[in-house]
Amino acid sequence: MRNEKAREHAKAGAPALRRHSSKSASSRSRSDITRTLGVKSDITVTTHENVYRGLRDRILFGGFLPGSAVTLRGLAEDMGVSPMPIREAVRRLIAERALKMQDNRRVLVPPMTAETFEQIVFARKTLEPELAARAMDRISPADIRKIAAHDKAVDRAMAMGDVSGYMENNYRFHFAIYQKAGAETLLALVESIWLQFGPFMRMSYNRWGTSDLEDQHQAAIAALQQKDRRALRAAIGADVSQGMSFIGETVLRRSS
Amino acid sequence: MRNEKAREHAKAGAPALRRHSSKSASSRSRSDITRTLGVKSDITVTTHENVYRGLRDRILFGGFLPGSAVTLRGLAEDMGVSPMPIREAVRRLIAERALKMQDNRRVLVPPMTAETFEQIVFARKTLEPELAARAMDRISPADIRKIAAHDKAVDRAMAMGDVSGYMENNYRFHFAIYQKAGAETLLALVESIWLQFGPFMRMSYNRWGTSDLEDQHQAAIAALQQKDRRALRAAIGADVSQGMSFIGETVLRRSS
DNA sequence: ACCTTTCCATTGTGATCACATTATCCTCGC
DNA sequence: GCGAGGATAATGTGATCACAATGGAAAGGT
Repeated sequence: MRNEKAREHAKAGAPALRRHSSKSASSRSRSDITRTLGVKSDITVTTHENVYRGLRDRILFGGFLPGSAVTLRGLAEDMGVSPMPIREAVRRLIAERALKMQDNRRVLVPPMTAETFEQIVFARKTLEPELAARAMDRISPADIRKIAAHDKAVDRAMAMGDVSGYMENNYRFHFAIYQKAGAETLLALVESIWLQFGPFMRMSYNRWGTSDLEDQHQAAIAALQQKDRRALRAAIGADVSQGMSFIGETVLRRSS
Repeated sequence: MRNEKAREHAKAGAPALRRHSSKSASSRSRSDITRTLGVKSDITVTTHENVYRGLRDRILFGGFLPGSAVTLRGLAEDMGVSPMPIREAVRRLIAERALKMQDNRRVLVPPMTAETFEQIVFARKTLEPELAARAMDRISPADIRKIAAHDKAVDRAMAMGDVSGYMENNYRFHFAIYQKAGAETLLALVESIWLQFGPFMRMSYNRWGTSDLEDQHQAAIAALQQKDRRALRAAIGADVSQGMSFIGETVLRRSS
């Protein structure tokens, strides 16, 4: 099968050439990444790619708060690389609307507005049930077990009040399903959407906690087992609604 | 009003510093661009931005054919700038899925597959009628006149067999409507989608001509005038269906 | 005290160089 | 002739430097 990208490529940074910051480089471990598609991940790819994934995970799993500034040299220092791969990764994330460059040319994690929020909800409710429905026939029992495992991890994290863990596993739960649809084009739209509400999700959970969270994951898993497409659509739709209304509480109070 | 980005900034290229290719620089005139949002456009922005717009227009209006290779240094030579702003523009377009980097690290205009095509149709039929519906209440009689003018230009181009002119004005017709929705987040999704089928559209028209094209623009304009939201949704949906089924003819024959 | 002005640190941008990898073409052996 | 192998050109990537614009702080004047 092998959907795409199974590159080898050694490269990655010409260690003898680095004469700038030192800083011991790799604080970013590049395990636990996995990426959107189920690629097994073997050898290092480009520095830019690693930087991109690192930033992406931070945004998606709560490493950044909305409104926080992002500087090229700052990130370069943090990650122990030259500003160049940072520039490309940031440019990419700006294109995906995960970051925003304001007129000042300052880059920041975009704040949320009620209008943007409403559009995100619409897009999610439109696209995610569709992706799930398309995925259903391609999901094997083994896949369902993996999906259920993600859900378990979500519950664990929720019980422990581990916000990042919750966000990460919730993401994995959803995308383990969607990814199976084999619909890269639609998947890319949804990924962009998630990148846009990620930081805000964290903010919301910071304020309200994860304890009184409900989700429809169990209903979705049941629907997958019974191959009930209508029920699956409904479960995903309801899950999106619940999750977003929870987050929406925060949006509607203050507009940053 | 001023939706966003009304930068001034002089800059743009430090003319005394250029000691590489000469080539007399600006073959790209940067009039006739207008950009997505209705910004009036006054002063020069960054070189990267100009390069981006240039490439974007080429993709959207038929300047590239699917599968054609794109090299950084090649484009830099063409546009008379250093490879640097090209890199950023290309990276951005890759993120928007307008270009694709294959495992070779070669950049090309992505080929179309039947699967991708189907997803594009779904996304368009889902999002574009919604955008039009949201825009309706914000569209003034003056706006309708402008929209109708774009439609006229479409007809003219069609009659003359001017494929690029057709594509450009068709784009303007649609986005003049959508842009009025004030839904940037959804608009960005649709823009990304258009970038993905642009090159293929050109290919299709090259093969079949523009003469036997029908559209639902008149129906959409009528619906706007009567403020009939249901009819507007239907007209946009039908227009998408017609246009895409025409393009689909080409997709289904050969898979490149 | 408060507002203005000047100065300096910081930021993103563009250019250029060095390098590893990949593609392309040419040549040589059979 | 024709295919394998090696030299050569071309490509994306990362690093580094120079520069203009911006932001913020310190100093000055009223």
